[in-house]
Amino acid sequence: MSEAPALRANEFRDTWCGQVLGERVDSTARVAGWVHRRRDHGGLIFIDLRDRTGIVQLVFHPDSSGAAFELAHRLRAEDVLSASGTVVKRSAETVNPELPTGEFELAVGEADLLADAETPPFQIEGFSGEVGEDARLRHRYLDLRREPMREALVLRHRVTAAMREFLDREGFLDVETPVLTRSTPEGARDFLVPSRLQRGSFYALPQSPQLFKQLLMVAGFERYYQIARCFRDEDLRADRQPDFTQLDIEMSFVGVDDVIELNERLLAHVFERVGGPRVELPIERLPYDEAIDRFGTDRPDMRFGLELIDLSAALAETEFKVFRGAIESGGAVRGINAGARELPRSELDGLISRAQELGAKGLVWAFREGDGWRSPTAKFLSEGELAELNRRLDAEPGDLLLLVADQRRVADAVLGQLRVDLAERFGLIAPDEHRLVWVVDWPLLERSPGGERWDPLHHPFTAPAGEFDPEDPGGARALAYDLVWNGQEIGGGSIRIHDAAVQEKLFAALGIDAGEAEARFGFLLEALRYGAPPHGGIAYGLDRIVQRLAGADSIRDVIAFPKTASGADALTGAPAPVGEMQLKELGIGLHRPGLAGH
RNA sequence: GGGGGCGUAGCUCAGUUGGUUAGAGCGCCGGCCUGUCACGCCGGAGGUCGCGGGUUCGAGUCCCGUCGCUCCCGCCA
Repeated sequence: MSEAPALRANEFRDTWCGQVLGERVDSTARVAGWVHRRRDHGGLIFIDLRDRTGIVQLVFHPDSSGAAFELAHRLRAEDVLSASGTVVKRSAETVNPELPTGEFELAVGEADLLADAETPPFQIEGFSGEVGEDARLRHRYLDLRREPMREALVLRHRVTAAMREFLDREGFLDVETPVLTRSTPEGARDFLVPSRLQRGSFYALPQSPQLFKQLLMVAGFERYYQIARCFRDEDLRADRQPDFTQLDIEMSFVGVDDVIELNERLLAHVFERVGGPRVELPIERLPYDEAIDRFGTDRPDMRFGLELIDLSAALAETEFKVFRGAIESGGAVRGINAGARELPRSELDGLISRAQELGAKGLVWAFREGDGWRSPTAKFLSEGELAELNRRLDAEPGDLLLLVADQRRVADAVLGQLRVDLAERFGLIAPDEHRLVWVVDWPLLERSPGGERWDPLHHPFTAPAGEFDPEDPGGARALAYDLVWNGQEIGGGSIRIHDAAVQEKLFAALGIDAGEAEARFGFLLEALRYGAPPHGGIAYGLDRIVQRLAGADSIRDVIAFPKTASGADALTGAPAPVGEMQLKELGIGLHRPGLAGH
């Protein structure tokens, strides 16, 4: 918890509940807070009073507390109380070692009820079970009183405070960028805001401050950061919210190594400040191609093995149609050795379903037995092939082997995810182990899902490594880097294009013609012509970082007022219909099911 | 857009093969209690089994639909 400064005394209190400690013994103190718990013994009443800093025990005696004793009898959970009295050191038998203030208590002489509380819909404390998230979100202000949420938000504050502290020291300026901005429909769907002054036109909420921070570099600010709210109108996940927070950083006159070096020190500083995992510097760098080859994904979890092995070469002559078909159509057979595991048939079937859910046509499972396999697939493979597969997979007798035959992209994605599932299933991940890795040397472009055009892997402002050759867009590498923490992407960035001509070439390669580029990104291209310094930066998912540091299952647990999985705010009811007048002012008509015909 | 899970008291949950009056813990209300700290003891209230329809002599339980929450796939430059 962040240290609470000494309070300036007023009519409500002169100290925090958590600071009723030794130096105050025998002197008077006044505290204010919420009734955490009441223990009414008839002739003696204990009240645990809680504020943000902790809990202190109040004692009410019938003879010394006067009117306050009667009040204490009527107090209920979550009533708001101000109480004054003498700080007393407890006798040895009555010390509560569970409480930081447990050696002391406040013998109350006088107390004021500042507000009474209805019975909360769920217990704030003293209940060992988990409260359902639905109830927590509907009464978030009560959920935030509970210790896990209080600690999560304090941690979040400490993380951002440490970030600001470091960046300020390194000469970064915190500059705000607009929330009402222009839609540039690539990537995620935009949230749109209708303009009243210009009917029929819309603002978009920013998916990131990307273009503005580049303009700030052109403007000569050189080092910028912002803890920026970003918006993406896509479906939610445990680690995705429609509005979320980035730590956004941009620097001028830098290359990849400069950005990475600064960010490694930033992370080490933040983690050190908040008691996060120790960061060994420098953080390992893994080329993109190697990440895909070994882990099947561009965000590898490096805390365990189970690496992917390419088996295509061992099956060049195979008669087995599934494998042969995949290889002949340009795909591959890839496999994982999951080690000596015994799994019931039902779980093996579950793995097959999971593989299919992930896009594979099927999954071959096998246990090495003797020189061959115990597997439904064994009969389709020759002895020589089985022996060679065992050799390449480094399989010992009893090892569970999982193979996928498909296009590389599919086989990698499926096995890359199964690898993570298996590590969890088999408990291969130590609870306190953490692995950070930079994924570097990204391809600049990739084929779009339909294959008809080129899409940026990162974004269209990412600088190519070396000269960009429009004849070979697929061969270009990007000066881009992603930071991956235990298999989750927590940040990504790049060196940007600072030359308008190069940027135009890239737009062309992406199928954006000159007219369209001018219409949508003319302001950027123009800015780049006025003397843009080489620059680059990074953006972190702040919610994800805090989630990991807090050990939370969902980013909702580190956001004060998050949305539910359907994008709703359970507390306020947003999104909600608006009145006819509001719509009319905006020039918006609605298609209403039931009103509109058919 | 697709798939899985869940929905029973204020909260967390149990509820057998479809069968009498739907239970527990916590919380809540009343009473007793001067050293408790998840105080204790005694008593009590509290239910549209998410909603709608169907099957059945009979539905919390089975079927269909729908709503909400949640996880995953797609999507997230």
